[in-house]
Amino acid sequence: MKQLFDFILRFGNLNQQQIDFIASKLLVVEIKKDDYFSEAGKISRQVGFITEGILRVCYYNNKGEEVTKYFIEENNLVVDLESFDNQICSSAYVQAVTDCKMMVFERKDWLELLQTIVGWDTIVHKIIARALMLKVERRSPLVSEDGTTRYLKFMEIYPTLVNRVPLSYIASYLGVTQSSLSRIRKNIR
Amino acid sequence: MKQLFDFILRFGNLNQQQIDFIASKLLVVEIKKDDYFSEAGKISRQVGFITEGILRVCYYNNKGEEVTKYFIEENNLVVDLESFDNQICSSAYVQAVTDCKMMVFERKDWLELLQTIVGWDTIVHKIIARALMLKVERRSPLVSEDGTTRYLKFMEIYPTLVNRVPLSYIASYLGVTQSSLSRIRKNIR
DNA sequence: GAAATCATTTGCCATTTGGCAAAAAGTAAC
DNA sequence: GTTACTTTTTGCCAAATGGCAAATGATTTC
Repeated sequence: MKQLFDFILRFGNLNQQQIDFIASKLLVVEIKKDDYFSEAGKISRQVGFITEGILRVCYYNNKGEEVTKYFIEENNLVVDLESFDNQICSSAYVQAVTDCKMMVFERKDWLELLQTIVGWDTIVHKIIARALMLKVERRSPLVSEDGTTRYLKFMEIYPTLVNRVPLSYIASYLGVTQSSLSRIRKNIR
Repeated sequence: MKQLFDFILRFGNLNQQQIDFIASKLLVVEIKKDDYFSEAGKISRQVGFITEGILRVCYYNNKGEEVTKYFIEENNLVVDLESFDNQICSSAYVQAVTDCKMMVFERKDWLELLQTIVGWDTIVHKIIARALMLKVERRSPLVSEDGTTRYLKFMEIYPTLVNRVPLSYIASYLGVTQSSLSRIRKNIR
């Protein structure tokens, strides 16, 4: 709980009453490794916050290959924005890479918070804008680099993930084959 | 002018008085091909809207190569968010790929609008969130594709750009060399 | 702890892409 | 129209990556 509010309060201020009200809407959820937080083809109805564990967002490209779009670490919000905001089917899976502990808002509670708490929308917008910018900043440079450089950058960005995420997920995030990544790792050591 | 408000009003409603007030802050600016709208190392102080022409955002990677991060077309907002919001030096250049006509808000006017017009911040947040999501959606899939597929996707996303943007910019956007892109084009014809 | 299952590494070779330099095509300036 | 300059194409070869399958290593299950 503290983790979540430490996170939120970095983006704006709330008084104790507001914090309590937000807290009253929170659900504690555990997700087992490989289970889904949300799925392609379904409509997203929750906003989550990871207190422990790693999630990833992935989809299947037109060759049927699984592509990992990005990883989400502890102390970050998780929401399939496009689907949640517009109540349309999602095109991506959000999957637990490790066992996860999360705090979750149901959509109706989330909307109530937005209408009730003055300034909540501003905080949320800041959080979301920052998350989206980070995504762009992280993924974009990969395009212009070779496999080895991509992997080195991956380790800079996600230093705590390397040993907790299967090689296959990292490979699909970096856009190289599993065997290439395995060779890249060998060369680096 | 109409173009701009058509764009804005797709994200929320404004009354005539509000529209007039916004309009009163607008400056018309022309930028010549190859000139910069904003530059790395400087602090961004403007929000722009392209009524005619194409811009691109680019930077120099650690090998000194110029990388095009993305293109911005007519009828889109242009702002170096990180720099504009936090008044820190930018790390990217925003450059005119063709001669451009733009409408521009100075930072102080922009902030005044945010404080004065009820609901303006919500509209702005929606515009920005959408633009950021589009960036992620467009750039992210490139990572997992080969050069030819990247180019085909580029043409889908930016059908009107192919003939207005030099090969070298497209190549650096796609993360392939100029000669590779030239060969890719040959193979496709 | 043996068998089954899953993840990673490796070998072999084909394909793609890069690096470099020269040629060709296209543009602009006089 | 000739010259100078820029952009794009091409050839040649080297390096990086992919595809496939087998081998090895790690983990789980009974």
